Amino acid sequence: MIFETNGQGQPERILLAASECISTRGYANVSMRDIAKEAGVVLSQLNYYFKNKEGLFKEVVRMMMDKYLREIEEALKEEDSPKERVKSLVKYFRKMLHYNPKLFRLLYEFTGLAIWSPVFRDLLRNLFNDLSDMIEMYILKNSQLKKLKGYSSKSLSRLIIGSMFGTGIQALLYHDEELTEALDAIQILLD
Amino acid sequence: MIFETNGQGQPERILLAASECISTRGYANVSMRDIAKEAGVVLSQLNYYFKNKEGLFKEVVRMMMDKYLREIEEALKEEDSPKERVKSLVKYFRKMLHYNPKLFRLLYEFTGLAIWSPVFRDLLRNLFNDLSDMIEMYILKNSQLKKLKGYSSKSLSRLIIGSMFGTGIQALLYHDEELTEALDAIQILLD
DNA sequence: AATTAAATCGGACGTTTGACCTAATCTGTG
DNA sequence: CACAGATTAGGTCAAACGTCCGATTTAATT
Repeated sequence: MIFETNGQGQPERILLAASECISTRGYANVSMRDIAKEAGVVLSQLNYYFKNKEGLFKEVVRMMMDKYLREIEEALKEEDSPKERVKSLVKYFRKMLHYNPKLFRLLYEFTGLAIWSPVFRDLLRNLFNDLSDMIEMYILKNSQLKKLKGYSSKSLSRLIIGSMFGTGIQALLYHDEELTEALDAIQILLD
Repeated sequence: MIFETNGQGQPERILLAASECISTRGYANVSMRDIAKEAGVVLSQLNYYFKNKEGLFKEVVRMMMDKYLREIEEALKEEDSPKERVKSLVKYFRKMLHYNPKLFRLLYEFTGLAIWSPVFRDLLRNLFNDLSDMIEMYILKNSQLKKLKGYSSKSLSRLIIGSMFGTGIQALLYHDEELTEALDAIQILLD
């Protein structure tokens, strides 16, 4: 299960089913009917609760964002020094790719969607913004130098996010999470 | 235009139109009819030359791979030292994102496709393998140390590719190629 | 018991899709 | 000219899609 299930109301079951479907078969290959069947619910219930397809998936994106932001902040504030925090971040990401790759697949699918749909673009921008701010705050802020080796903390945070995203998709492509050990090298940035 | 047009045969026009459509409207939002119209060709011609949708897009992927590999190798062998070559690679990538973002969008779309389709997965794996080999060969091979700072050249090449891919998608999402200046920081890896 | 609102259901609607297919026309080469 | 390959025109087909609607059931309120 990608998300922990607190409530067992009908809307929650549908949201769970939707994220499950997308993350295992891909957004393009999933229909409203598939989701309804997965949720054990009749098709029209999806429109009843979420109006339309876009409305449904907007909610799924929000769930995904919450989970990412919560877990990553948790990983970051577990340590004290910038270097340890990067290590913790990388460790979280690698674990996630290993134990819950569906969560990353969800991110990739919706990011792809965001390229073409203004609605999802706004949502995904918020996610990346929040992640960037978090990395700046926890890793790069109280660093002795405002600029590390001549690069702004904004640039460095974007590079760290990009590294995780880019190695993540490679790991997915090869079904080989070992590949993400490449991420350990990102610590060099803080040497 | 994404690709330079040498021949003006019917198959080439179709391939061009296909890549144009996908890179401007997204794979999910493009039909065979759209491509035919864009190419100024009748629908049945698409099946005549490429059998089916998958066959057509396989060829588009091959075109894309060729272009990436050719251009990147060109950028790499323009310089001599590892550090200069990384700089050249980053410079190429940023230019591409600025002047030909469609090419990157193509890469993103097909990578997303590759997650779910074995056919495209094989193709994309080859692309990433070739890129990785190229970076190892031109940047990390003749480096004085077999392992740089304890990391294998395989890991480092995957990290470099991942950084480019991951910052590229962010730049796309924000319509802001300035964001890719973050990539300059990747040179720190070779300090 | 009567009334109202929410929830659930089954089915239909109109559209689009990829894949075929046939017949007619064009084009260049032998 | 004749012929074969290329191209166009148009249509058909079954399947899948998102959306919508009327009817029915369930729950809550009066």
